[in-house]
Amino acid sequence: MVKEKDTTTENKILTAAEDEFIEKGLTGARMQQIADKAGINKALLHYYYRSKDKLFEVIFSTILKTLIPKIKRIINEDVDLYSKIRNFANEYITMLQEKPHIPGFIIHELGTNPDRLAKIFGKLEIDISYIKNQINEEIKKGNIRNIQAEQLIINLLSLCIFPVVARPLAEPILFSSNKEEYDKMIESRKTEVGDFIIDSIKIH
Amino acid sequence: MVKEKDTTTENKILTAAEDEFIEKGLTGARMQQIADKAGINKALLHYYYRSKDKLFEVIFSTILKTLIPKIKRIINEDVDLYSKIRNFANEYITMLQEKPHIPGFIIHELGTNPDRLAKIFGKLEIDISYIKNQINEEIKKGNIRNIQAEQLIINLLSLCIFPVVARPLAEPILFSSNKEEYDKMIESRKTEVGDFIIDSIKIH
DNA sequence: GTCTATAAGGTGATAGAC
DNA sequence: GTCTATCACCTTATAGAC
Repeated sequence: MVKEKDTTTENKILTAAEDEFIEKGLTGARMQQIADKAGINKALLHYYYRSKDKLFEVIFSTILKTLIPKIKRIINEDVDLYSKIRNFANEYITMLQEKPHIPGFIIHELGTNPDRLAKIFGKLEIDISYIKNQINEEIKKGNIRNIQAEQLIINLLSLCIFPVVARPLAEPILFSSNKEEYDKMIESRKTEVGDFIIDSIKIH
Repeated sequence: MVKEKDTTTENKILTAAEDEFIEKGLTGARMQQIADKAGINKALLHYYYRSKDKLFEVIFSTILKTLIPKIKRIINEDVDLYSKIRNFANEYITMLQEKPHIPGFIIHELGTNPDRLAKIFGKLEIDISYIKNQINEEIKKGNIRNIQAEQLIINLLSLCIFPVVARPLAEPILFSSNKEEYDKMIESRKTEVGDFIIDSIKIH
């Protein structure tokens, strides 16, 4: 039994649509362009997915449904807090290197249409209570300084995601548009972010 | 001599256009909607600005040209590094509370059309060498640990901007969509971010 | 400067043959 | 399932009166 390759029409459509939507956003994307990228024509697109909105919903929720579990796996891993922070930074930045436009895409589409999240949020079952407890335990034990768990979590996310999302603006400012320098910075952040956070919260 | 109020037609257009573009992005914005918000009609819009693209360029560059100087003022202020970091976090987050959608807007439009930056980048004269020197001085003096200046700067920007930009996704995850809790978190970050960074870099 | 009316072109969506 | 041809609508843009 051979798995269906990426050459089936449906998969070609999905790949092309993800490309186009991530690149241009919902309103900027063009059905004609998706059809071209998939090597088919518009009519066939509507045969598989009745409307642009339908197709977008499929792409958008698929992206979230593959992204969120990866995050959940890392933050719920059964390791000590420091390792968890280091692992998250390392693994998440690696993910972002492969698909750097995903966070910006999600944020933009959620910003222009917040209802979209509600539709699929229930199914995502995001629960940060485990890592929150872990943080509060370490504070109680006196291993790290007092800090609101949510603040620490958003700090971790910020330091991982923002430099990738804001690259179009940050690269020219920080490195005079030197692409290689910026890539090197992102690469070294896989360990830098963990160091930075732990230096900040550990009791010296 | 009385200054022209915001009620002049041109200003009403600019205000309405900024609103619409920031809310929907270039491709999502509608000239009809801008005309409605300004209390005029489409034809008059084209009388003042020949095309949607022209109007957008005006709005986009105006936003950058008012934003960048504010940032430059803070980072080039003649105060010690710790104060500068604390001031930046405090003042910049305050700015973001008033206009939270600006960074997301810039990032998205720059992402879908990177050339846009080149058009106006020369005029912005962004120069981070002063704060970079300041950072490297403090390292040399042994006041803060060794860290690449660009890493420290992007960390500061990340911690200020990301929680505001990513709010549509972060608020439901961190606070079960409790708006007030999220507002409180942002508010307390005006001092938390400075503390967090300085705790991380100072030699203990 | 400001309006109404309309043009011109693009875009999502459908009909119908194969 | 896949195509060609075409529709219906929406959006930007212009013409021309006031």
